[in-house]
Amino acid sequence: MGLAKSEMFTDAQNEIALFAKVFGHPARVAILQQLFKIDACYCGDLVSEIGLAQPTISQHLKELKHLGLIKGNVEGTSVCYCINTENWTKMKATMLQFLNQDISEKDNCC
Amino acid sequence: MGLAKSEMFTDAQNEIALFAKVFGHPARVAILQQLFKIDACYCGDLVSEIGLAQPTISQHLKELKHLGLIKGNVEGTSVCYCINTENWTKMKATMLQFLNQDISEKDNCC
DNA sequence: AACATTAATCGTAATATTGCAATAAACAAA
DNA sequence: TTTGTTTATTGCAATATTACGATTAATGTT
Repeated sequence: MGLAKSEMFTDAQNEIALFAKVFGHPARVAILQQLFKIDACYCGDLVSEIGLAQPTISQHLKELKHLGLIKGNVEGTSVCYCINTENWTKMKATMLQFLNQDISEKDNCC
Repeated sequence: MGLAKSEMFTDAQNEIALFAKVFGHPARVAILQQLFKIDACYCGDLVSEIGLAQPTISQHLKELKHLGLIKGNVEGTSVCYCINTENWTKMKATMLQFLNQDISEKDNCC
């Protein structure tokens, strides 16, 4: 069926999965890296930087924006995108907590 | 077409995306959390802990194992799974580098 | 050997994601 | 207003993911 029964999991687990999922495509990783690199970026710049069609980039940007990790500012006909630093920090805290789960000192694992 | 042209992206970008993708499902997040929590865990324990069918859990375990994040040890008829701490640490370094990208101090963003 | 237990694999249905051509929308400039 | 520029949206086709019943495989138990 492929139905993700999100009620089965905790809010925290679903949140981690949602953030991770958006990083689960190299195009979105590339977009975010580019936004970090140049501070502010027009959609068209990303289209030429990354080798994907404009609607595809636009779609990826939409997902990133929907999760709040980036924001877009309309400037005339073009749109300037940048990292939403506040939300990025919040997301980072969530992900770090997951990644830094402590491994028990006793190495009694199978 | 939905074809991920991984040649378009750097190895680093593809690696980040691969790790992130495996965290992009709450069931796998839950499995990993459980493995961290109890240090060693039989497949059957995960099936009863998480509310998914045995083949489904087995499939998720396979993905985690394929990426090297967990290892499984056969013990009689059952299989004991645990975190591969060495690879987890390596993965963490990769992901931290991505998450900790520095945000330029000058807030000249759009 | 016969049976029980546990996990992996196979096959398949349902759903989600990805990519892009075509088009629309929003705005600026002539 | 017409034209050009830039981005968003729509509508698909291709592919990938998820879930699970049925089965198989491997091992232990009687």
